[in-house]
Amino acid sequence: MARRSDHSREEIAALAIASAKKLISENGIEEASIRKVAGDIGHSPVTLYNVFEDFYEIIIAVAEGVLDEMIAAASTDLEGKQGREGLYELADFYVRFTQLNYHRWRLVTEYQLPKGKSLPQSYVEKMNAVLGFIERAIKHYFPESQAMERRKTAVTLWASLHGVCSVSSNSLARIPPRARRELARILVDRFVVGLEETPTPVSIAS
Amino acid sequence: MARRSDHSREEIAALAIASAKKLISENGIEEASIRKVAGDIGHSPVTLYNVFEDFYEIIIAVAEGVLDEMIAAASTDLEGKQGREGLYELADFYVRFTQLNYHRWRLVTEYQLPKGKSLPQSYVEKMNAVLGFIERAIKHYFPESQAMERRKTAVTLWASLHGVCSVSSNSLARIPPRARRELARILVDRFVVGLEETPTPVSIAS
DNA sequence: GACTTGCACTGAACAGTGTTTAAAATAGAG
DNA sequence: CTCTATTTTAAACACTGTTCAGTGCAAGTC
Repeated sequence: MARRSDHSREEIAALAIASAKKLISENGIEEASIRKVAGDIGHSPVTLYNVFEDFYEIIIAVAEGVLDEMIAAASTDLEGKQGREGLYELADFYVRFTQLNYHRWRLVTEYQLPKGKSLPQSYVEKMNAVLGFIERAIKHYFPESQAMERRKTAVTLWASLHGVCSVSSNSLARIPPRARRELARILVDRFVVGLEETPTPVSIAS
Repeated sequence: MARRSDHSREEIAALAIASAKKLISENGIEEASIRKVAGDIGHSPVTLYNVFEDFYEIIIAVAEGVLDEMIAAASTDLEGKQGREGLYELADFYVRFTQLNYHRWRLVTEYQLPKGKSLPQSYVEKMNAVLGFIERAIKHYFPESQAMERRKTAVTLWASLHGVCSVSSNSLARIPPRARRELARILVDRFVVGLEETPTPVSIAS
């Protein structure tokens, strides 16, 4: 039985997040539970409720962790990459990273926010940082005056990449995982030509 | 208490699937359970285990239902639509349909297949029928000899559309639902120009 | 040093989940 | 009317996230 001052609040939080990260990375969110996390770090579940509001807060922390890792990896891998070649590299990077961190990345794209809850500001900022990499990669296709259009195009490209990567092995809409890289390249093929041919978008009024 | 011959096997199956459809449509898969379905149709959960292998089989049936409905709706709405205009209509159709049937469509794209289980053949065929609509819409961009490339492009476009539509309200990667239509059009903007400019893809060797 | 206060921590309980087991009820056959 | 085979069920099992009441420890005060 863990004693009162064996670990501080912060230590317990760090231990719990590390344990949740391990559990989720290895077997997916479905196999993780607050009871398993508690058992793993040698405390009772209730101790975690003294440190976290609920299990969802632990999951958010794990999701933030994988965003941090993506931002760090992208910073070194995609530094200054732009245009056609930059977009191919970006696509490869995204496919590689989401495949390597499959279970945790699913938190980011598929985990459902419990109703009544909202994402912490820090999380939203990290999400925007990820989008920033795509925005920079397509930057030179857009004049500065078209920042909004550029932003929307970055979001579209990101969502499309996500679609290509997420429709994979286990969902009811099966595409073999090995096809992801090829489909991502096809996406960039079409997208990049589209961008090069019409640097100023033809945006259709709806 | 339901009597033995109140309902045949088939009737119970139909009742259960209808109830699950209602529960999921209204509140999402998270709020549906085999116990609620059983209570809803006036039987015990175990009765459902006499008719279905497990709860997953009921969910698959609901997912097949929404695929059926999409195929029926697409057959009337997208009949003969091709090329640029056809793709805009297809995108609008997809956005509209997945928004209207949000909770059930999430089954198709996000529900995780339990390990050891595989999708029934009928399901795979319906999934292919959906892809068929996209393939036909891009048909005239590809010569008959490039059927494989056309197929892959259709899958890519579908996955991208899915990405744009799925990254929405409740997931940890938030895009406001009202943006979906606009992003889908941006996607088609780029994609269509890409297709028109290079009818024979530039496929990059990897 | 003893006493009180307050917090950390706990096992147990609550309301759920999918699923299995064993027993009861029923329908049809002989 | 009895026997058998099947349908149906309540109860149990092993889980889930969360809440509650109670224990034990550490620090603050006298």
